[in-house]
Amino acid sequence: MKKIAEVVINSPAAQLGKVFHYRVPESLTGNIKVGQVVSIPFGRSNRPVEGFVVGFTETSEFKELKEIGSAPDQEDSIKRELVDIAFWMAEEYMCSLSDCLRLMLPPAGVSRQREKAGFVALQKDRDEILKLINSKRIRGSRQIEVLNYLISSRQSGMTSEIVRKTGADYGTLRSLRQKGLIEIREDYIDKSPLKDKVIEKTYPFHPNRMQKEAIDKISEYIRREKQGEFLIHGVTGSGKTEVYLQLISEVLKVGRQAIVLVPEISLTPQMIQRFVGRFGDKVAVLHSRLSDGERKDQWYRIKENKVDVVVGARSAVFAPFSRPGIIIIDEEHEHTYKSEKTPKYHARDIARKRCEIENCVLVLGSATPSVETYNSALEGRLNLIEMPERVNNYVLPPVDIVDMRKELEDGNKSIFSRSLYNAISENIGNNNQTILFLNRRGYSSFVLCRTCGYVARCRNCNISLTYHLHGDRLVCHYCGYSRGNFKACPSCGSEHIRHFGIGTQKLEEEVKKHFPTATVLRMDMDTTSRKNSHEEILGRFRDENINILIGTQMIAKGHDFPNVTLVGVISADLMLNIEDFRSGERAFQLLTQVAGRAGRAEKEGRVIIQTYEVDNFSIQTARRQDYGEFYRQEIILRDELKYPPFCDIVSIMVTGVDQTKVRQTAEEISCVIKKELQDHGEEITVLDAVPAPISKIKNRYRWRIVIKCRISRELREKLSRILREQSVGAQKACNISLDVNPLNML
DNA sequence: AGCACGCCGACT
DNA sequence: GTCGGCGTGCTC
Repeated sequence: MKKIAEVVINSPAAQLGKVFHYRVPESLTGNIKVGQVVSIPFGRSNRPVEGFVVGFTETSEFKELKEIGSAPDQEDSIKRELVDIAFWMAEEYMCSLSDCLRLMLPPAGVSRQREKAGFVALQKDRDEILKLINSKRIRGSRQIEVLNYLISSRQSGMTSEIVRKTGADYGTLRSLRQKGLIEIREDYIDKSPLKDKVIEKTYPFHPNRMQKEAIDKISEYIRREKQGEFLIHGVTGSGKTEVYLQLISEVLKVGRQAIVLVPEISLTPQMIQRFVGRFGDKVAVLHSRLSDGERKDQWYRIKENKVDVVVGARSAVFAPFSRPGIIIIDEEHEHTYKSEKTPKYHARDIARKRCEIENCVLVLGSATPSVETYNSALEGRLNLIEMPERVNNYVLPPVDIVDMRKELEDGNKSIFSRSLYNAISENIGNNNQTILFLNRRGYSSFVLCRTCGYVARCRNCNISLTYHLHGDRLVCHYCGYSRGNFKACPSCGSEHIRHFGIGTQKLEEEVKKHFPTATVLRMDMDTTSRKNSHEEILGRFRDENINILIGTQMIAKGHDFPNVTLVGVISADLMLNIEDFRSGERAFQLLTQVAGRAGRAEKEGRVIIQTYEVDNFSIQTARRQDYGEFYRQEIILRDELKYPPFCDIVSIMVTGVDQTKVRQTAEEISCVIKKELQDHGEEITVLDAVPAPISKIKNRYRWRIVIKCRISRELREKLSRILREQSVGAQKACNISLDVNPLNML
């Protein structure tokens, strides 16, 4: 019998991120398994800390082993497969096991929301209870208090009142439930976006040929409980969601569960409704607006198999289902699937690994798959299913590209080209709706003194300030710093101040100036900061038949507006000129998505894209909605420049308040890596440490080392070791973080 | 992270 | 002489 447990301490501290050995006490043998949360005495003072059991061993090089204190709650354990994933993640992303394991548990330190809404009822009659208490079979004083309270109060009560009046906590109630003395009914208070909405039950549609083929092909794997990976490349409106729904039904038939990942912004009532309409209260929704308590509730609902389907954002990939049968990732190409915090995991990678470990089916869906995923599919590493037709044969709207250089040559200095201007006028006249897309919020992008060249910059970040009409202020979009606007240059006193670049606020002003009779709404981060305001704006746009909706990329997704017949992209150039090798891909995806907003119903739509780079292939291929051609051109570039999928990129970011220390640390890391990797077999390029494109954010300087390589286990081990050693040296002065294949190069 | 140990200055 | 400053290093 293995008497020694390998324990990882639940702490973000880097120095504690290793395995500790503890003896398993007699009292707990057989009760402790991998994934169990335990309390262990730690340090000289033996203060109790929380840890995770990650394995067992019979021998240890440590002589004086301490004993595990207690295993407080079986319910909080992490299932073995997820522990395995944590191990894999720690290696893959070169981070601590503790950080990975924490992702598998609900937020710590909060009580379950439903305690407040729960209802407790005695399960035994009064005499039996009194007998148990008198015979000292029940000894906990809190437990006795609760039982007495229940006896005196009609045998039942709300958990909240019991907790208040007896000082018991949920743990007390749980032990009583375990002894079969009480029942806890969870009358859950639903704060979901669907609250108070009557959800109509929906039934499977008869799939069209494309849908049927996809369903049949994937169902084969589901029925035979065979592992498989699929990419559904389906144009907008090809009916992917119905395919997902029918696949989930198949999964439920074999007694397994389903995880559906969607980008946070797509977790709209309409989206959720489609799942709840089909699967009723067997669906749990995990969205970012949940409080920690609500999140915890949902976690237990999943863990206790009270639901079969989870629809959620990135972290839902860790949903503690006992037997997931399918993981679906909709809009597979979206950047929100990559975590911004350490561990900087990509939900797609986790899903892939989880499907491998738990033997289930992975389905990725997108109209514009990421270059990496499409490449995998073409090379046969996952099954490609093409769905090139729209369900109801709506034609894709024609897309016109307007050359803004030509407009200027012809004397049009307005932000609207002549053709966009005319199209908007016409649309207003016909009482049809227009969406204008501009991927920059605020009023202007920077403020410049034309006499001395002074540009207003943030004092905390190395970034120019954006003018906002609201409050007449200059605002930093990275840290929120703002200062009053100025009429005279703070540097030279000149009054020749000019605002360059346009943002959505300026666009709104221009629209109102040129189309004074039109009704206008604006949607961007500044108008949607309030809870639900996102939905409110879209609802008003639809219901009040507002003429024009102005917005940033958040308007690009998902919504069907049957009356929208014109989409205008004010400036495609903003997307193209970002210092990132993925900017072309991102531009193609956004333009394709935005274009998909026009002509979603019987009415014919039209899209106008304004740009100074008419010949850019991202724009040209987006115009034809030609993913294949976009991919063919992009993949050549990636190959030539050795970017993913032809190599991996490891970015090491050093940040800190002291510019010199940041620089020195970064340079030293770069130097050590170069030295240690020079005799490493495969081709590796270690670039010199340089300031990141945004070289300072929130007063922290940012230096970066980029490594281009084919990442291997051996390389990971070397890098983790170097990083660990350097982190100890740099300690408080700098923070060092590592990102494998970052999506954001800023 | 926490906590003890340790090696130096200002106090009853 | 001692109280306490926080630098350093360890925790199975």
